[in-house]
Amino acid sequence: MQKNAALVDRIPLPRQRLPATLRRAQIIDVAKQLFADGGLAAISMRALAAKLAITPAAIYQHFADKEAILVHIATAYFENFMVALNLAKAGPEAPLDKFQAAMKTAIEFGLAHPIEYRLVFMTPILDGAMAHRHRPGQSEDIKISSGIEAFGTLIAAIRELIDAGLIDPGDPDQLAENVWAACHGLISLLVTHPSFPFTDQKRLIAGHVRIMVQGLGAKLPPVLWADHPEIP
Amino acid sequence: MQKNAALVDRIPLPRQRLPATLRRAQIIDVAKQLFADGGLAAISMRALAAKLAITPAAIYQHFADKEAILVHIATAYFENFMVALNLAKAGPEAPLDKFQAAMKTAIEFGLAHPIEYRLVFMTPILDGAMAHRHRPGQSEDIKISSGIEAFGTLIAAIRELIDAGLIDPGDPDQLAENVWAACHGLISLLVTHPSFPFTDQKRLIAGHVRIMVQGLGAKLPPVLWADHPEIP
DNA sequence: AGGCTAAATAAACATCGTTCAGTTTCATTA
DNA sequence: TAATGAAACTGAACGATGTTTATTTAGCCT
Repeated sequence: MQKNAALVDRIPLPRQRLPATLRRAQIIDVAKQLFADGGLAAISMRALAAKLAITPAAIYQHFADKEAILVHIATAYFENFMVALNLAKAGPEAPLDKFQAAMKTAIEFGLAHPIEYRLVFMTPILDGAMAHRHRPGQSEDIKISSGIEAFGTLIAAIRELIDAGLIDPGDPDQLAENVWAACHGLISLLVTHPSFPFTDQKRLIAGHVRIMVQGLGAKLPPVLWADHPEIP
Repeated sequence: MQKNAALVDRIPLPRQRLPATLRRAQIIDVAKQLFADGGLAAISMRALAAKLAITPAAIYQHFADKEAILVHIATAYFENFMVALNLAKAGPEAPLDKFQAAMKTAIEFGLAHPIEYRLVFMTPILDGAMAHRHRPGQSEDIKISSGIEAFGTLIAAIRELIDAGLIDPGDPDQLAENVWAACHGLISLLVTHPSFPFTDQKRLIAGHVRIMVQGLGAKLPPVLWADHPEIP
């Protein structure tokens, strides 16, 4: 229990005023906590304030509104997502393996953090922020640059695969969107319908990756998932 | 304007009491109206009551809660969805063409009714109801049977394709989930991020279908979408 | 005509996000 | 050290939400 003690727990129970920077950090920290436990519905300004031993109105000195808090949670998640992705790609050597590993961990990461995933990808909150794809000029106001970066990485990876002749030629931008959509579909389906009797999740993910890669035109070795030899 | 006059408009402005059956119909009718206009947020019991010239509490005589109303809207959408799907499959002869047509119209139907789609597939509301996949005994309490039917059709179609040797062998249940997820991903991405600069939507859809089918192992004629000859 | 059932009301409760005017704390000056 | 002034916070309210309860009333059947 309470491994990785939250920031709020380290603070010496100040009881009263805090400098804005600390209070801000504290707020998003508690918000994350509430969010991870009870989902989006569990974050209410009042519950947040109560847990902070503060008046609800006080929060508005640090954040414009509830959505601003959610955006902060979302971007933090996004950055963790990128880290996981880069870590996954660091493993394999072959470009195609790199690609598949990235897809796999992307899906798994999403499933491992369903509530955050729901917030980031299934809520229109970040929509406005994501629109800056091809003009990343001063879009630092909202640090969604990680998202742009993630998607840009995907495009680049696909372009490389095409150039190397490993998959069919095509528009990398569009193909990236296709791949993104396919991964997103599996995650979001599993996330929003947890009581639907889906088939085995590991095979589902592996199959999804395989369909995607084969769909892009890659010539696959007959069986990639050696840990599931029972598959025809 | 007001083609297909809504049920509520036909009723002679009753001003007062209505038999339960009519009132029920009227309620879901107005709810659909509100929903289609302003989205989920636009349906409030109070707004609903106001538009019905009724007290909010009166609605609770006909529906247990707000969710019950949403479920009714969702199932109605589901049934329309099935109609569109069957219509699409009625066209082509070849099994593979049938399959692709179904995927294409499924995606297009979703994009054509973004708000309803969001409600049905991106909200956990129907989750409990969808869990009855393999035991459709007396699940008539919630008429989500259309959903089961739709998914069952998808499974059957894939099984036929496998048996005919048109795609790679595999577990039809799992493959159906993969296909479903992929389609859902594209729809939901486009729906929840309307301001993201996606590439051309028609090509995106066509490409998605192609990737799916090719990913399942189908040997495709080099170019299927004759109306987009510019694609490599 | 009278009575019973069922539809609808009135009024409240518990929430929610948010705003605003005022109060307190704290660090930095004079 | 004492005053000042900005910054953090409070208290109280507004409007909106979903929902419940007790009560009234309209309309069909006998």
